[in-house]
Amino acid sequence: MLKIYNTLSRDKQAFTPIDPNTVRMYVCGMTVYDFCHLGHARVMVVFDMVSRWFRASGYEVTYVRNITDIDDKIIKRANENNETIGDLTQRFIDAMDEDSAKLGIIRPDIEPRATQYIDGMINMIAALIEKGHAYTAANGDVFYSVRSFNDYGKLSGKTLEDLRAGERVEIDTFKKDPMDFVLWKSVKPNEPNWPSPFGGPSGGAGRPGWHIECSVMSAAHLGAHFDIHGGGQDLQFPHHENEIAQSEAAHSHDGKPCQMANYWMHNGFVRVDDEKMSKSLGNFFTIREVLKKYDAEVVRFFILRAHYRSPLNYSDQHLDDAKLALTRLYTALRGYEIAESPIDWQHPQAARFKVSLDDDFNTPEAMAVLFDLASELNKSKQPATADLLFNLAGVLGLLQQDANAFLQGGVIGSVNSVNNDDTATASGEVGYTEANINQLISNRIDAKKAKNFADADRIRKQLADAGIILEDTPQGTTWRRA
RNA sequence: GGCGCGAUAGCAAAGCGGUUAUGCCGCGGCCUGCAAAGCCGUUUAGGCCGGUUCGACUCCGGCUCGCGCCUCCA
Repeated sequence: MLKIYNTLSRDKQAFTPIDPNTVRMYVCGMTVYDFCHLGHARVMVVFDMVSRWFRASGYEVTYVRNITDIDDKIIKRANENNETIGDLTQRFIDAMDEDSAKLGIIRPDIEPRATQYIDGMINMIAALIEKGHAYTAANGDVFYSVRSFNDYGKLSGKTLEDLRAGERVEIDTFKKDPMDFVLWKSVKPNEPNWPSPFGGPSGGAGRPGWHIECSVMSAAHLGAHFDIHGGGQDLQFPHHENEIAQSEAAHSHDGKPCQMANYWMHNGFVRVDDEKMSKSLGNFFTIREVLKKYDAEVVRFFILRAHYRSPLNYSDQHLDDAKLALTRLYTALRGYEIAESPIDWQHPQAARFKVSLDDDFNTPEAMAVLFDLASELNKSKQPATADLLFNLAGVLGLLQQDANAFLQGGVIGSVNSVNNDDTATASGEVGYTEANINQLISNRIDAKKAKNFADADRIRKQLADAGIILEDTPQGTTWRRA
């Protein structure tokens, strides 16, 4: 029985889909005006893992992750760069696709872009106005009236009174209530705009506010009522709270709200020095920056080694640690002919693995099973154990590289990285091609046969200094990168 | 100020009212020409103060500290 911690109820609940054997899931994705950082990587990896586990558990999954391609920051950045909004957003969508592919993320089934749903947004806003949940202000902006929605605050656990008390922004005189939020922004000079029927000084022309897009795109692909809505913890308020207010009011029947999502999932932040990693704090590392130093699978492993709701502190030391841990798993797998095969969930370790993931996606516990299996494999040398390890790890999108490719692959850059022009020399790892290494190994074997251990050790030292570690086994000498 | 989350060994990170988490590092041993890898063993825990209990890291209360949201944010 799969249990999910539901932000809405603040406890773990047994997962029951609306339609049997089907999971409909919506996750708030990226606003594409810059490269993705590690915080974005976490959302992508976490919900990729979630969708993989649902599929491994036998569910059909429709996974929607949106792309915000119109917003203040995008407009500002495009103006700064003197490029069109379309060019800017496409550039960063491409970059995001590259980054996520390297992280082993299976593309969501649907990746809707906000600008393709303007009509739907206008329709939903019109419905909200008609039902008395929204109004056009004197300046032409359309606002959602929070006091018209009784459940406002149910997700974040805040009351309107609390929120008003903590109000820091100066009160917008056009709003009826300081907490009212914008659904439609009337047109401003040099900004993209679409016609609308909402009236006002500029005749309704304008662009959508941020929150409305998710209400519209989720309904367009998953319906008014779906199973899971996810995203980063920082979206809980106001973004998700506002989505609920919009969707549940817009889809209400006879004055009764229609529940938007049954389960709300929020992943924890990535931190740097115990502070949230964010654009505004400027303490972020982009995915591509990190991938210059670490294999993408190390980053994926690092993310999945923590529980998705826990904070995750980023540092080189932690990535180094993750790399060593992953090395242990690949070392165990080295030398086995492994293939994808169905998992026998009756196997005690597979069962443990399942229990862990069924318990609110407890990946750290599932990882412990992987390490226990590696130990078993090191002792028993049973190919079946290697297969199980490989296939269970595959559920998490891990250990799918060839073991030697991982162990011998560039520590620097991802496995797929072709240019090693400046990065290779950056760490002093010059020169050794595979042929060089094999030649030196061969020379060393000759020296060993001649009992010339001084020469043999010198060669080993020479390679070690270049970050290449030799290992003598009964089957011969192998090597890997430190 | 309001609301919420957390505090586990050198580092990272889970479960659990009593039984080895797990990984890295350290130490001892086996293996090895010596190493590495692996194996065996092992040292380091549960912020502080109370309470409940035969027994608490695990439940309850208080305190201290840290973090997050309340403003764009994954």
